Amino acid sequence: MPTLTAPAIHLPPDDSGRRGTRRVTSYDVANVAGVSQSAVSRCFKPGASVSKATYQRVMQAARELDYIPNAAARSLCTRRSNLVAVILWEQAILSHPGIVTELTQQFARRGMRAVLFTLASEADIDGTLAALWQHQVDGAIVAARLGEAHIAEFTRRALPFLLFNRPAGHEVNAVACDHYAAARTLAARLASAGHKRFALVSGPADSSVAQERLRGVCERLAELGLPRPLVVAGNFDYASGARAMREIRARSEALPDVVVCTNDMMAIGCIDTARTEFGLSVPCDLSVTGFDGSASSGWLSYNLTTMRLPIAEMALAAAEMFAGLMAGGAAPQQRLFSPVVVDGTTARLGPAA
Amino acid sequence: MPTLTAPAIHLPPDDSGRRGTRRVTSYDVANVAGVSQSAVSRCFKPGASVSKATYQRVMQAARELDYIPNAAARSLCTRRSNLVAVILWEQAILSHPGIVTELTQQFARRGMRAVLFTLASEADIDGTLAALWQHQVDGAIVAARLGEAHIAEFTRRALPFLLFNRPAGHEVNAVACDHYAAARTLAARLASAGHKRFALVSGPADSSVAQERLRGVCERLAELGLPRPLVVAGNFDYASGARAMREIRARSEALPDVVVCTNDMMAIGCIDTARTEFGLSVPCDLSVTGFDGSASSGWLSYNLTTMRLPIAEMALAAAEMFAGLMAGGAAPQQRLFSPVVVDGTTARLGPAA
DNA sequence: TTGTAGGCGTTATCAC
DNA sequence: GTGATAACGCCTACAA
Repeated sequence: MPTLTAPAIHLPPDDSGRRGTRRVTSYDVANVAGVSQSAVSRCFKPGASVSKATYQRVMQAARELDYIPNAAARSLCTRRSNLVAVILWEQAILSHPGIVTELTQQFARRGMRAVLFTLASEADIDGTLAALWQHQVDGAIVAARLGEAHIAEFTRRALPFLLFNRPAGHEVNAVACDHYAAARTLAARLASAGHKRFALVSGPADSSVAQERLRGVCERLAELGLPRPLVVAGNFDYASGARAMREIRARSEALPDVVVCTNDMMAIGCIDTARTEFGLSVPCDLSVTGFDGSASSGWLSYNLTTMRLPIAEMALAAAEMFAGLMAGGAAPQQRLFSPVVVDGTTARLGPAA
Repeated sequence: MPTLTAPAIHLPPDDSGRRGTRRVTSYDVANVAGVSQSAVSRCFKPGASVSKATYQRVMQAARELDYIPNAAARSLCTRRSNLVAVILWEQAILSHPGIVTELTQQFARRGMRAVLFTLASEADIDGTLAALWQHQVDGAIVAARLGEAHIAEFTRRALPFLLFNRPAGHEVNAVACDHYAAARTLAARLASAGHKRFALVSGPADSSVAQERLRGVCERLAELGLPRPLVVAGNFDYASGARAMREIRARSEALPDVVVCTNDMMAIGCIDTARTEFGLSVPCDLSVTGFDGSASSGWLSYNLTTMRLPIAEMALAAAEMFAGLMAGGAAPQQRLFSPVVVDGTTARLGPAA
């Protein structure tokens, strides 16, 4: 049995001359503990077979030397890094900061870390993915538009991924929200409350979420035989909501009954402008609705009538689904959530028609 | 000169039998290109010396095989992962989502990626740091309270780090904001506009930022000989601002002249409650001020008088400073920014006194 | 400029 | 249960 004073045959006695001080490796621990390097390795692997005595000697030595396993080296052998790429559109972070906090915390709970990629626009994906492949992430959560080619590349690399809050075909994992159905519901309930002339504020052209919301409202209105809505352009931020309100007022001789915005931020911009610049009362003179259920939509000044996305639940579902993907690939599944009607005070809602 | 049909001596001809398909390595590329592995390696290193012919052959082969260098392996040799840990308090993300987007994009521009750690409370740091040491991050940006022991551990591990928007001693790198001075300025300008009786809404007990802001206001008021302000507790969110307003009204027979909140979110909660529940006019019946310059503070409904943090500039500075730390350790430096007075309409400001 | 050989720190395999 | 030994995929002298 090796003694505690056995020479450190594997290692130079001190600094190896590289930049910085030499790191403490499992060999160092092995030498101090008087065991083999593989014994040390096993002690740091959850379900390994080590005798109690060995385990304690190793852990004692590890503590003395302040040894911490090197994740890069481990990743090289195991092909697992415990890193998950999270790809988010910048706008998504700004309107739902909770996505970031919920996802990272859910992952942390499972021993995983999030590497964050933010896109200035949904189109920037290509460069981001290139960076992704190098870092050995175990998978990705993508809240951005992913083309067929991108999806194919993920599967070709056998890299698990799931789409978050984005429409998906049946072949991919996804945690999503049925924006289209929600938009139809909203349109119907607004109509049944007596709103007839609709104005719509669209979102950024490359946002599929905005498009679905828009399409849902338009189609439902058409089915109900209501006049074609006035559609003005927005890009999801406050200022564009304010601009949209001005444009709506300028372009229509009579105000519409309701302005349906494809997100909350724009709805708030609309309301502020209607109230402040035009002296209108919401909802007496004009109804306004949003989409998202962001924190500010609930503030007393607005109490917005909107469709709330269950972000926390979705983040939890995403983390769970991802853990499942890691454990063993089941068939692609989709978990679909429904936005929740928030019956605020900026628009009257009738029963679903 | 080796021919293109040279046998792949380093590699088994096909799948090695491990789980998943074998990855494409630089040896594969070398074989196809008919060069040595090190030649391939050099081609992927920015400033290496490779002949044009070799470079093109290698790149052609890499493209055919769809080869991408393995960051984990590279990290093992170079001791650089191009990963930066970003440690943020959850509250910071919710009130300044821009921190996340700006930091990640600035890093991306420099070829680095952010590994995000979010803390539910500033005290959770210990567990987070333990996770940090394993992943071979090149350094960390910390927007959370860091004790002396933590700082010592960073330096002991020779891991570059910088504090973001947190007070720091002279021995550590930091990008910070002078909340104390800003708070003094705000107090002085409110006083010189005639406000005499102050109420203050504090922040979470473990937030150093909130404490500095509170201290700055209190001390300046004392210096100006004004009566001691009424301090009520808040925790930085909207609801606590609303509660604070109710408490202020309940605890004072006459309303104060101004309610100084230690952040914008609470100021907005105050204003909404004052207007909606108590029918007060801000600023006619009551002035309210915030701190942060968050997006919503500029909305028409509020147009908050506040002190804006130059988050984007600070993020840029942080990324730059971090790049500097990577390049070569200069002496610890601090870059101090000053919050900018936003002369909104929720409180009158006089000249600095 | 190019190739050879050794190392980075760990896990996995297989005898013992 | 334990210890040699071979990967893992790349970088970096060093020699040619």
